[in-house]
Amino acid sequence: MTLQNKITKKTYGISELSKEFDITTRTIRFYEQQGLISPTRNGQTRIYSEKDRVRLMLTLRGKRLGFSLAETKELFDLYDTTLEGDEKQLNLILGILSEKRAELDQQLQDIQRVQTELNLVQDRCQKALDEVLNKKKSKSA
Amino acid sequence: MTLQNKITKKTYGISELSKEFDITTRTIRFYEQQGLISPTRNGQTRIYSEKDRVRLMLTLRGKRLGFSLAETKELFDLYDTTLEGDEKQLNLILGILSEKRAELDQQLQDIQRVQTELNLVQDRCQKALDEVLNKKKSKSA
DNA sequence: TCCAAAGTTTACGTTTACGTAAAGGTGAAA
DNA sequence: TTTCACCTTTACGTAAACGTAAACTTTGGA
Repeated sequence: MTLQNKITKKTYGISELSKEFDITTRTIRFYEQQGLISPTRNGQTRIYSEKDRVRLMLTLRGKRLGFSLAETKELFDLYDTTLEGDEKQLNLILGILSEKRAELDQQLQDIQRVQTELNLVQDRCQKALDEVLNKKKSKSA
Repeated sequence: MTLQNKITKKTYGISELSKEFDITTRTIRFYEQQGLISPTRNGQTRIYSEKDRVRLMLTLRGKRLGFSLAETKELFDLYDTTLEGDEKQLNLILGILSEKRAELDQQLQDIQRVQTELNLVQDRCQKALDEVLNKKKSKSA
């Protein structure tokens, strides 16, 4: 790494990113092919900007939330066109945003419910375990 | 529906469930094939119990949270063996439960971040829209 | 100068979660 | 009795998200 790079590092290599996010280079190239990131080139080698890195991060976050790559790309595209959009475009975007918001609210509910269920299972499991241990104890006593 | 059914309804037909959850019968049969539900039969026709219905609900909830069918089945199986498990089994279950808990916590963080991002996009979008409308206004004035 | 590491493209393979059609059984109503 | 709606099994098809292998170029070191 050059000194210049240490100071004003703005670009990344493909394996660098793959290590940072623990994904394969294949995955990164696939995301590019799907239009999620747009690295420039140095010769034939891909150069990733900070924007690419952020988008990669957002894509992975979206995945954890069950967003498809197409959905994530849609959001990226909408974001990109926000500044140049006309009235119809902008209203469309606002609509989609409220849809996403509703999805997220649903997910929050889901998570809360699953968490309480996990609590029940854990209690049940802990009690069963306690019983087993008690039996052991009384045997050894 | 018979009177008896109205009072102590404990079973469901496949299309009844498919309508309630807005999924196809194919999906329900597929979940059975994957071991997620175990309806009894009346002749060759499937009869679903309340337990089946609940599991179907939980399966769909899991899907919304990005759980694979295999993962959901694993949780079901763990739950079923909780009452008869030995010490190792129970500790295994407790471990997996804490893993799931960690995943859910991660998801909560993800959701919060995406929500704040949606807020930013929405603001940006709203401002752009206001500008468009202001231009219209000044033109018509 | 020559090799190994890392990059590239192309393309076929794989898993998950169903869709979709084909071909047939079943019971109630007309 | 025939028709219709609903049920069944079997089985091939499909979209998404990569995995994996082949074959090739480029480049920084020994």
